[in-house]
Amino acid sequence: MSEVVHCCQDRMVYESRRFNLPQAEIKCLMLFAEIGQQTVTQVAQGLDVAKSRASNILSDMATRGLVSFDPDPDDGRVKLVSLTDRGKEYAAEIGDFITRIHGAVLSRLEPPERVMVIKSLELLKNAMDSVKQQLEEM
Amino acid sequence: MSEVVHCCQDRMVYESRRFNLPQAEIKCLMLFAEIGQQTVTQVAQGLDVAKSRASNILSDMATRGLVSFDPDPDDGRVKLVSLTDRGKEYAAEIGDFITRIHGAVLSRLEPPERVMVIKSLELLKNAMDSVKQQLEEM
DNA sequence: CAAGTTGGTTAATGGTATTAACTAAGCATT
DNA sequence: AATGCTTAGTTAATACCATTAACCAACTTG
Repeated sequence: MSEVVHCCQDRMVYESRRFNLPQAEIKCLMLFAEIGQQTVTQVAQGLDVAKSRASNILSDMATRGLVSFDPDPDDGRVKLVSLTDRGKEYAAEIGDFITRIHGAVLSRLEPPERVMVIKSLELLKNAMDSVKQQLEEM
Repeated sequence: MSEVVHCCQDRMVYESRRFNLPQAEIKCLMLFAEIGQQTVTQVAQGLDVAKSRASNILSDMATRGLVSFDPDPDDGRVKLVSLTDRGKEYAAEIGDFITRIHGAVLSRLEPPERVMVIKSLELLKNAMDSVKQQLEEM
């Protein structure tokens, strides 16, 4: 179990080296691929980090030319963040890479095993969530 | 999938808060519970970190009174590290906690599901290892 | 004994992440 | 319109995780 987790973390490290970007920025690119234009606060929620952390990540990404900031016409406080063309390219490349990896893993399983594995992960996730909730109540 | 991984990381964070110890020291305590007296280099290998990192973790743990260093009578360079009584207590407590959590997760699955989940994790691990190896060769 | 190897420490660096303090903008309410 | 609260975002301080490089001391081997 813990080995499976460790392996997923390794994949992040590998990605990070391969694309020469910090892991946090990679996650952030994937978030944009899913959600598109967002505010800083939304990014913080999406990445599940403090607003200040999101702010730092995004400003680093802006330095790299991956995202750009636009003022919200309806609210002078908020900054709308979106991927630049360069950011979109990166996001597409990384998304591709992840898809390929997932495909490679699944292709190493017989079709009936695939179904079983996916179902198991679902079950496991629910069980873990349930335990987690119980823990939080104590 | 990534949610399962995230949940396991959350467990580490939770443990860390609960026992008021950095995650690295918790992992280290669990390593000692498994292996007993070790050298600094062995700890580094066991935790899969650089020797320097292990050295730092262990000296922090020594400050907390969790481990003690003894010279190796056969080799003046090596330091044999072992848990103090305090360290053993902590290790036992944490080990208990982990066992309880795992038990709680498994108890939320029907017995046949349990077998399936465990088998799936095994399959998944092998598939991931295989992909990883292929990746490293490129 | 000189040369190379191994065990361990220290320092420099960089990534991850949080909390606290702060600014500026928006929204109420009097 | 002035006061006061809330929200969006930034900055600074702090802490943890981890690596590489440089180094010393001790062992091994030719």
